[in-house]
Amino acid sequence: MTIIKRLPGLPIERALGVISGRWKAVIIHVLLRGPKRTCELEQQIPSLTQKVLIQQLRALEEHGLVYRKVSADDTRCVDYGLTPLGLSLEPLIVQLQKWGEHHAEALGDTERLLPCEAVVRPVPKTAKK
Amino acid sequence: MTIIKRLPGLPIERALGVISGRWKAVIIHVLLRGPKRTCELEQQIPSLTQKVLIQQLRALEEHGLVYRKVSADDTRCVDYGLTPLGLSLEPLIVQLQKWGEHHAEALGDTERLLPCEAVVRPVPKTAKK
DNA sequence: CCGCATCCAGTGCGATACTG
DNA sequence: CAGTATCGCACTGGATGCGG
Repeated sequence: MTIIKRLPGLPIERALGVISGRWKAVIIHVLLRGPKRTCELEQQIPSLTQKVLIQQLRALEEHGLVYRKVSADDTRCVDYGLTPLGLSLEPLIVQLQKWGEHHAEALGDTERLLPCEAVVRPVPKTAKK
Repeated sequence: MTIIKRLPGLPIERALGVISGRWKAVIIHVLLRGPKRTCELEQQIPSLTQKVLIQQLRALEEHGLVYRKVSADDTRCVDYGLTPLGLSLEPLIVQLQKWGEHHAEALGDTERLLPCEAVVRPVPKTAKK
């Protein structure tokens, strides 16, 4: 495993490398609203396995966007939140979102657009062609 | 094949889906400096196979970011360029780049940073751990 | 509740060779 | 020059089950 961070030298690719991953953007988006504990994240993004969630969080952590903190009182609880570096992503996230909408409009593909709050994704899964 | 564009409903993911791909960002970055023909692209991004190049271009075309035009005089030449939609990506690209640099600095990882003109990538390949 | 270990399918992309 | 066809590998991420 160990999502080693051999990030590309080109800044653009580096940035993309950090935030691309099936769920990273979504997770960041959720965390922008404040720290969450694992189970909360799981609930807010139903169609996401625990394993993958942790996996993505680890990657984000490794890249310095997310911190992980074990709850002081209950050792079994863990909080995840954005580091300053993670927070600095906000404008980018916003712009990505805007452009995504723009793109959908330009292609007359707006019906499929989901409100960005609808983190709930009904599992597209084997939805191809 | 046929890179069907089952793009996600969430705008952020949609945007990411469109520009993520091993070489897409780089290609767009190059095309921002004006239309190019296939062989030019090949030269400017040495560590990129022709097959993959075409592949990525097709995807971009399918998503409306790139147009493809057969040269009027010489049928064997083809031009690729950004559509208005593709051009509308510029600010995003710029911001991605900036953030990438910011990220590298924050992690004290600047030595590996390449100038964004250095589209030439010496093939990191199996460069892990 | 949190996280890890396995297993496994899909696929992105690189190498190479061939066609018009 | 532009594009296609094949093959192969490595990686991502989904399902499931175990352990602290």
